[in-house]
Amino acid sequence: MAVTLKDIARACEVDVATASRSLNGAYGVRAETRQRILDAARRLQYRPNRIARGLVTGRSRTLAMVVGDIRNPFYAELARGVEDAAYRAGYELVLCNCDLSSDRQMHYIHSLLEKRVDGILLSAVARLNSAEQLELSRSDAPIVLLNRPPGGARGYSTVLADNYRGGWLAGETLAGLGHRKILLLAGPRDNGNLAARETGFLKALQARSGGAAPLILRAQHNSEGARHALAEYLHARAQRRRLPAAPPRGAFTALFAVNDAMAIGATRAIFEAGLNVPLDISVIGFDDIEFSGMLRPPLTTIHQPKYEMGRAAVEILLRHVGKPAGWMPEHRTMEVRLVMRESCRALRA
Amino acid sequence: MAVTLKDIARACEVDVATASRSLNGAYGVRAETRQRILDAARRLQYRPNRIARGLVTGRSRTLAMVVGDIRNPFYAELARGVEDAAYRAGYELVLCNCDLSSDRQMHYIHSLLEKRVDGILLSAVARLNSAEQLELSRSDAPIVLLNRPPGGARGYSTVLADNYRGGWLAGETLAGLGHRKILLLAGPRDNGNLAARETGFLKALQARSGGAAPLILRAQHNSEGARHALAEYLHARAQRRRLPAAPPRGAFTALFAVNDAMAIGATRAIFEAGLNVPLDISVIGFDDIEFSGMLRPPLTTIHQPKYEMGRAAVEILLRHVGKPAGWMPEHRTMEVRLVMRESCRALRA
DNA sequence: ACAAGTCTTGCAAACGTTTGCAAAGGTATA
DNA sequence: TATACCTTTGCAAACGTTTGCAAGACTTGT
Repeated sequence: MAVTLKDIARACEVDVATASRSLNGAYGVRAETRQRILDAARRLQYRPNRIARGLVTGRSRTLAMVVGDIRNPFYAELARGVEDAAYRAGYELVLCNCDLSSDRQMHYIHSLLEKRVDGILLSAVARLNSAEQLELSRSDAPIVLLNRPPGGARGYSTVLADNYRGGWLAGETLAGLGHRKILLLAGPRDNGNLAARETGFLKALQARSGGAAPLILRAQHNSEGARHALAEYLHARAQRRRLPAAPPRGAFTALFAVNDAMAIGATRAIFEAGLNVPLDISVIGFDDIEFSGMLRPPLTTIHQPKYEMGRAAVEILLRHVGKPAGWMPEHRTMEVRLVMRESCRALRA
Repeated sequence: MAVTLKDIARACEVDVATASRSLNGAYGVRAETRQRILDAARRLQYRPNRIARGLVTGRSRTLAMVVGDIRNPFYAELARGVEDAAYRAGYELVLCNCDLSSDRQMHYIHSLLEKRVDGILLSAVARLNSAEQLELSRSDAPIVLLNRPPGGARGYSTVLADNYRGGWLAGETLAGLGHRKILLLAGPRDNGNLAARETGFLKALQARSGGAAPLILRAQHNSEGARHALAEYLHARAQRRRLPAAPPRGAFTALFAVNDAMAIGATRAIFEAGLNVPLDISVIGFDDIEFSGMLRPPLTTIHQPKYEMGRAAVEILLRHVGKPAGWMPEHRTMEVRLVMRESCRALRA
């Protein structure tokens, strides 16, 4: 059995109230008494029961983050930012993987509310239906959407990278290097972030005089999906031209993948087709996950400040904690920047 | 204010006890009454307060995992295994990053004990001093060491990959391919797992007749550390031979890095020195993190069943939950296997 | 119709804290 | 010496559940 306040009160021949006061605020208890109690607490290895405390205070000093898949390095980095910020503020973090399943996401949210966490960071991908949204909105824990476009659920605070600008940057870069025949390796249409990158990219190409509309290839937003889709595309093209052996050089000279995982898969497909990056095809990605720099060739990409995004989300969340539901949603969009590495080359005009 | 049991009891004109019983076990309450209560609960959006429940039951249905750095894909995969297993058993997971800091690790462990989590999975790297060990040992939450050699702390259950065997396998593989001049890219000496891989590897080379002792190079156990150390080594060697321009071909034909991150860093160093993998140097790693297969060339490595290790740890942990401290520590070592990809080639004799 | 049993329900204690309130005790001021 | 004030301490309620116990209602068997 664990040692409780009562035990140490008995040992010191005081009331539990005095013991409690000594261990928390120092106010209103004689220094000598207080010291006696502190000593006893240490001696008996007293460990306050946070559950009991939480019951009376109504606070758990715990934040929760619901995430699609922690194996995704992007989320892992985000989670680190969140964790560090929470830790520094004296909060703990509960991490939940909902595995892209909407059921599981809702299950977790329920649990978290039952546990009375002080706030929730939502960065999973599954969309909420309207019943779920209603349910969320009347929960009293503040919620911040992290890396989720606000489209689905109004009324929440959001932290988001400037996906549109990033896509635009990618387009500018490729066009600036002289590329005209470009492939856009896009993700599923219903992913808001990816879609924003896409439109930014297209806008940039349009803005360039003479920028022809790019080819668009849609794939799952992971390495394997991108690799598969691009391989198939290259293969089909080779066949159409009755060049089964020779690689289909020249159809496009550059490629923008809407995230790094896809860029990596695409790079593989390109090499497997006997082509070279960046000699035959320049590749640019999005995210700047840690591995991008370790690839051969190192991947040129759009950097998202993942860690800082996590931090910012916690700041906003903490500002809402304890406030009555009269919050004003805050929206923060974080700047992105180009990281030029070696997977893109300039085309001589 | 949240709606409580009392509210729904009042609404149905029953006692809170009946309400509680209806919502939990169905036993001992008339079906009609029960239904009335269930309806009211739904209507009022009742959400049981787990804190209160935890206080009386003494269980939180929460497991905790303390991890060095979740950005490390190895830990992320481990965490997924843990999470899934916990979820399936009806538990939640609290993930804590201690960032390789011993202080922070201890801080988290304290918090977790105060929160009365039902069990703790420890897979952080920081060593515990004896005071900390004592403290842990008298806590009443069961603890399982995950991917930590039992050396430091006896008395705990452990789940571990067969590091020795994996090292041995790597040695066998390289020797079997005809390599004789081999470099061992080792990690810090005080890391038990890495050390076991090292000795396994050396034993395998010794066992081979004519297996010369390998060169040993020690580095930090991450990409950058390995890259730096190897680059320096290759450079120094080139200078010694007064071949500043020409790469130092032939000093060794194969290399074993004790984890994949290091193997990746090493591969980079090799290419940067103008050499080729696997033509000039064969590379073999350890872990089989997801990215290994996406590298160019895809990395030959020793596979650890990370996900399953997480699962196994939870199984053991759950078996101890609720048991009086009369546990018998269980030790589970998981099998590793060789994943042959393209970073190793056979030497023609 | 009565005893014995079963089913349903309520009462109240317990879990380990925090905290408002009031009762002491002490000290300074008049 | 009496008054007022401040400091230190204890009492007890509260947080929202679960659960042992007992009382009442109902059923069954004789």
